[in-house]
Amino acid sequence: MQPTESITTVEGTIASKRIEIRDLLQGQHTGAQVTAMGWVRNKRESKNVFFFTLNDGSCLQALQVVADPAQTPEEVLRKISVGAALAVSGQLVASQGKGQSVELQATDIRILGEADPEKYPLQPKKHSLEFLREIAHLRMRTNTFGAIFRIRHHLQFAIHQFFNERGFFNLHTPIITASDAEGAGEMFQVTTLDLKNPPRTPEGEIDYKQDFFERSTNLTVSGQLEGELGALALGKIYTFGPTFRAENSNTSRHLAEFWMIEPEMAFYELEDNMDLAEDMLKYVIRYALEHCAEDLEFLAQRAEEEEKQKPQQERSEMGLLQRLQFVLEHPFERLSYTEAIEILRNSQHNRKKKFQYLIEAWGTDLQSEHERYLVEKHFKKPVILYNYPAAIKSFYMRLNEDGKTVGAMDILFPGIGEIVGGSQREERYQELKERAKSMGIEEEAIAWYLETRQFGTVPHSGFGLGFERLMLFVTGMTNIRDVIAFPRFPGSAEF
RNA sequence: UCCUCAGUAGCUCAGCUGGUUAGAGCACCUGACUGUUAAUCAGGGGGUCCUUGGUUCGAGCCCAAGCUGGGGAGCCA
Repeated sequence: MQPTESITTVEGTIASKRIEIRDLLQGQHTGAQVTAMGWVRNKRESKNVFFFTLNDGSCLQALQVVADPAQTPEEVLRKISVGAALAVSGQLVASQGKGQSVELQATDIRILGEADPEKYPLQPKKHSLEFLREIAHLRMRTNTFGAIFRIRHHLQFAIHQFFNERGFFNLHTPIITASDAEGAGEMFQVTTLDLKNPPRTPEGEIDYKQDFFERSTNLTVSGQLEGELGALALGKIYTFGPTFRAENSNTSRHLAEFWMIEPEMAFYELEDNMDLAEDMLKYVIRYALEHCAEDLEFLAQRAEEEEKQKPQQERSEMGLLQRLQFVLEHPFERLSYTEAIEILRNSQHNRKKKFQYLIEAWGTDLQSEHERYLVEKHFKKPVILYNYPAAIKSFYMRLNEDGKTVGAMDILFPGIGEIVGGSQREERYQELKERAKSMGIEEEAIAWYLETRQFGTVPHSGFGLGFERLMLFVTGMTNIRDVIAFPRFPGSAEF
């Protein structure tokens, strides 16, 4: 070890400019006097030499710091514990040890923020995801969640880039909405009324005329209807915003607050819609593979170790990176609802009565187990199902010539289920009005929506992509609460 | 909301058929040792056995209700 020049204590100044650890590890700073700042991930101490690793979130890897205990004040040494925030200055040198290319030889260590080792909950060991979920304010400091949230950033950036490259305009649709006509689920109410003593109408109902918007309002469950208005003016738009569902859903695939991407395109028919969705998914997955290689590699290894714990039967055939690559290389299987029903009805699985819900008649909705069978057992790749029975789909989907089906399409992914739901929209005024009426939707409530069909209506299409479900597939995580920083679900809105 | 499994140290778990003072690994503290890297070795501290009620001479273990969490289903993205 080189002789240290000077050790400055907590009160001292930083010797050189701070450089992010991602850049320090690239190599061009080797030999230079530098300062790194970050949080201690691990430490190993002995009489003559003190090692610790520092991570600043800029990348997965941590920087190894070497310090001379004899040259470092006792008070500083004691405070270098896992979780503490430090500023370390010194010379960046080629590492003498194995396991890292460069290391920082500390001449100046400043404690920015202590972390009491008796109380700091993150240890340099594997924690269960369940435990980390309870400390969501700290879990981003782990390798796993650091990787997840760096990937999340790149993935959302890729989505904007995809649409931008194709001439789409990003439209901000409202988060507070009075529209309750979509039937997309229970809604969260937005009000400034005094809940203890709300104003009443003579009939005894709550008088929303006195509320902030002078009507009843909710958080949006979808930006689609407004998105369509944009598409019928700008041609191609997409939204990418928060979406709220007050459903009492307690599953690993649902959130009360999630992020959804909703493109809407004028002059697009159902097949154009499917092409776009498939292109988009492949584009962003390719982008992640190219821009998040280190983090994906880490998550892949992590998943592989998890797999080893499982019985052989339950292990997946492909690793994470293989799965992503596989999706890029193969066209999605496209088939109609009717064809899917035939495949399911004639399957060994159905004949041997292994489905909990046996496939009998045309017209019923597919259960999770059926979608799983098609995607994971029969085709073993992403599947696009289209032309569903009108009775089980929303009012705005375009009625086909057969009068029985609508131009809907769902994209099903292995392990996740429905990742995209979309349709060609009903652009014919009379048909749309009748469909709405038959589904019990009041004309007044969607008058503005109906009006677009009276003035220059055109064929158009769109879909919704659940961003967190895409995250599940790309990161290989299995619980949706682990791919959003601060998940909201029934009974939980902490952090 | 329904079905199902679980809750024991800061974390991950063991705890036999109900029987004396509830254990291990990691983490933490003390010491030793070493260019270490999930460091190693020795010692030490640390418990509302989820909560409440019940059965029993006796409950971490059995029963009931509740709370929290996991997995599955429904709703969907």
